[in-house]
Amino acid sequence: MPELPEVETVRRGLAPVMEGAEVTGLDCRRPDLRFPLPERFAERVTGRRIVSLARRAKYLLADLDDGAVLIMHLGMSGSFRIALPAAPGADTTGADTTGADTTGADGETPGAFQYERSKNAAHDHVVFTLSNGATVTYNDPRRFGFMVMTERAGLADHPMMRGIGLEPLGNALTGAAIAALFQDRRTSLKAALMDQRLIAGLGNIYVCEALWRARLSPMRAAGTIVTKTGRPRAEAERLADAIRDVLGEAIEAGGSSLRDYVNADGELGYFQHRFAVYDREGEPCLRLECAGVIERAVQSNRSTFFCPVCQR
DNA sequence: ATAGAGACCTGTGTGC
DNA sequence: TGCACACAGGTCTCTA
Repeated sequence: MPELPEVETVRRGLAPVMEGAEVTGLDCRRPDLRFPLPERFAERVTGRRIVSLARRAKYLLADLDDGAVLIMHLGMSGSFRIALPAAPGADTTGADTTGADTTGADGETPGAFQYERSKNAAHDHVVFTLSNGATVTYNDPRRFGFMVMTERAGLADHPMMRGIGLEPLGNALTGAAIAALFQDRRTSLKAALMDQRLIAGLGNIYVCEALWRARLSPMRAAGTIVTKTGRPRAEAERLADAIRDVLGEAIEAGGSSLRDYVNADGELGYFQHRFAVYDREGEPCLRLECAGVIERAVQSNRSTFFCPVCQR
């Protein structure tokens, strides 16, 4: 499920609750995620204070106060849910054993969609109990996600961090940067943008959306948006702008909720209502004065959605 | 070195 | 209603 905007949304939801808190308990209910949970995971984390919660590509990185780092990935279907401690005076009617429901103790998101349906607690694999009374539960039906531990000192050289490409938010992603990465590549733009070693954090949805915004065909060879001398063509500049724009807008919208994605506060993202091409096969292209109809193709075993008329 | 297919696992939607 | 099948936000591994 989660691409960069969803992971960043999760991070922003978790950070206020987790940063500065001590882990007072760790319940590993199901250790066989994509990779087995670390040896002695509970002992290594319990009693530690979470110094910061950061993101790199689609990874969440929790810095602990003993120099360890918890690397977490949501895979396709992972999510975190926060359960805040019951407010004084509030009655605790419901079952609180699952910790799956976020009580809207913060009445400060009135416009947000509250996600009432509780997740299947059978897929609650890891539960953090924090010194501030909050509970943070990791739920992942498909178990493609994982949690592993390493040391802060060697983090950059960790196999999961080494080789990760450019962060697409901020100023680093320019037409020139894309030109340098894509020069001479004969693979498709779709595959190049999906390659986490080049640009980090894009996934199937936002690659499709960015290519539509840049009016570039997903099938076009990546190297063709670069001049022979390695300068960015106008297409490379358009692509850089499109990526930054679509990711920024998606983060602003709280990510995209397909199926069961919710942020850590149990709220749905709403960027899915702004998809121009993703999952819109057979529907009209949204570009004014384009008469195209969105098509679906398969590239590298993944669905690609695009407008064959205005994306060249 | 690089690109595509398959694998991992569960849930959901569709069509017969 | 039941069943089979396709497909899903990721990425690692194997094969050409």
